Amino acid sequence: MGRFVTIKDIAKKLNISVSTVSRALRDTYDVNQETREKVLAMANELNYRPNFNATGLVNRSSHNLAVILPFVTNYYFSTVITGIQEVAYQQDYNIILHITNDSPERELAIIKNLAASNLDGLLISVSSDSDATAHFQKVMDTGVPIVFFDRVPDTIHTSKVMQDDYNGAFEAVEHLINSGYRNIAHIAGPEGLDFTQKRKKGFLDALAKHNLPVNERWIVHSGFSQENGEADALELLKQKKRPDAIFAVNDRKAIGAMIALKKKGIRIGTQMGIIGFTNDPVSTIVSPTLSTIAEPAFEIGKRSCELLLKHIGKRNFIPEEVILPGTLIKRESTRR
Amino acid sequence: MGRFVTIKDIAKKLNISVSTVSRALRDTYDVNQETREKVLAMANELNYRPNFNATGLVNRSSHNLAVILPFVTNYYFSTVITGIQEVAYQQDYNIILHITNDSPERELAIIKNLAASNLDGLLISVSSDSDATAHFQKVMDTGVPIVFFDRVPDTIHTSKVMQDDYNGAFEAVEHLINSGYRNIAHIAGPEGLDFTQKRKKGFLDALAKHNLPVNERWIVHSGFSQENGEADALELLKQKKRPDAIFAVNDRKAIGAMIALKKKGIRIGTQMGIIGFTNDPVSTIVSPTLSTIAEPAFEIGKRSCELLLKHIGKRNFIPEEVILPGTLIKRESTRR
DNA sequence: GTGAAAGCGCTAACAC
DNA sequence: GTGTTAGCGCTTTCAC
Repeated sequence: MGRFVTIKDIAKKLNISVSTVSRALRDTYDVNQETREKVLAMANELNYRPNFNATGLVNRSSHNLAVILPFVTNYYFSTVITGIQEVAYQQDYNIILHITNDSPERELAIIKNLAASNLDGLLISVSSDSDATAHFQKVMDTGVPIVFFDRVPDTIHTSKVMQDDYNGAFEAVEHLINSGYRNIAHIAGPEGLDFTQKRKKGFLDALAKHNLPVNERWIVHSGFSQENGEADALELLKQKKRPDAIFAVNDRKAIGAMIALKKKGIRIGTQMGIIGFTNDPVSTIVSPTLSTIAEPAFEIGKRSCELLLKHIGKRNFIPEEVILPGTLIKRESTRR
Repeated sequence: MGRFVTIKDIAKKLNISVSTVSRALRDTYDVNQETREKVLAMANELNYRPNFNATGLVNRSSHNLAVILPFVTNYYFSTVITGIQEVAYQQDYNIILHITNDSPERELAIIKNLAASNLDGLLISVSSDSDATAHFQKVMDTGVPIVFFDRVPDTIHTSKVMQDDYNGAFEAVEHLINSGYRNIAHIAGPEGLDFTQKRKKGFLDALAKHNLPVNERWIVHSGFSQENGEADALELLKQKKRPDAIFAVNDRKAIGAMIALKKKGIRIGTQMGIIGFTNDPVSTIVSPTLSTIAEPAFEIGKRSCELLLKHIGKRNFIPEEVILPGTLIKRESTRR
């Protein structure tokens, strides 16, 4: 087992004390310029790497950030991670990745087993059905900061980063209206989730603004998958009075709905408009291409991580809630 | 800053020594059954969590695994990660995620800055253009094991996990031939990559087996993106003698090719067959649906991680090369 | 400006 | 079966 080079090795080689080496390496305190250069040169020559276990032990910090989220296998989350990683990388922080599979039990288990002592902070997007948030609060109480993104619990006082669900939804529905659709249905997400409510509210308010009626039966709640979207659309088609457009809570469900419509021989766009939310790359691949609200996923990752780093840096950093706007993207699925 | 509970705290409360606590906690050596239970109970009560920095310092181990790969924003890699995470989670290992953006420079920088002392092992899928592998060897020389997956360098002697690129490609092309296509082109990946070569070889051998001619101009190399696929297909269409089917190195490029064909008014399937590789979920969403070879991405993640854990467990574990078979999935794009 | 020494939380001889 | 002690690699008083 090749032992790693330590500051002791450097000290010995240079015939100076470890404390001087330590000081020189960290570029702090007053160390003789010449000594510092010698140390740096030797460190470089020996390919010295600080042992984070040791520094962590002393400083009570590890340069590790945990990221806890439901999935990585979709466009949104994988892009958020890429954004997080981008700033973490710049600042020399490690990302420790935990995947909950959207299971509250797994989420709880992960948090419980978390070696908080080994972490400088957490970035979390909560599971769909998780309404308990006490475990998060406990972690924060031990002094480890958390920043939530996308799926945020409103009971916890800390920084949060999300897209502007309300306005995005509003804009999507208004686009539908401006395109000439009048009977607009909503394929929604799981009812308990905060952003499901926000998008629904945006939907309702857009209808209200344009004096369009709300048909309660045209609002269908279910999960986030394509299959859910397909089933929801079928549900809508069963009704006597059919809508002429659908606002889906996300692109996956919108695409599921498109599949259902195609099966039923309904022409997307001309006969029934569809708009999604996310701007998943598949929305340009499906036919017709899918109109949607682009979420700033990468930016959300970056901002979350930046905020977390601020919390870590300042003990009493005042929590911020960042809401990033989405962008309406018009494609074929809303062309009559 | 809430200090964490340490074994010292437990010892003090129970009026015993830290070493007894340590032994009881680790369920090793002979500790009095009664003492052990008392310790466990107290640990539980105080919500004790081991400090990994401390254990890591002593044991020279951290229970951290680094995963280094080009992207997380695609189906294949995000699924591999999920597989890795699955076994890591079971065994109480952390995943430290590094994303290279497929840049050899970034890959090198990550490896160089790696605090190897903080890692028990690495899981790596190399960057496209990375032909230098000395940096990997250096890490291994320090005693930290590496397992490569998917994109593996053949110069390094260690465990590797990959799909059966050769046979998958062979099967894909044979399926094309069996479906009645005779003039088969190949949209390939970057030339330097090992699996690009393997898939190409499978392509060539399938043609040879069926006595079909190889047209060098029908083999186009470029990157992995959808745009690359589109451009490659356009390239093929320019030629006097056009192929009647395309085997694409992956689904992304296949879909790019489909887009190109559609633009040119060529009917996919009847006029030109297309088959991809991966079984990205989009392959069922595109129209027509895309035939492909399903890669066992999740399984690849699991097996890689299992192998790495074996390397970590046994100093002199003999490297294994695992090759997992793909599965032919017939869909509309190869129906004449 | 530099060195000696204590200590972060834990494990592993070594005593008894 | 349990306690004492040294030490993992590093930072940080406290001397000088």
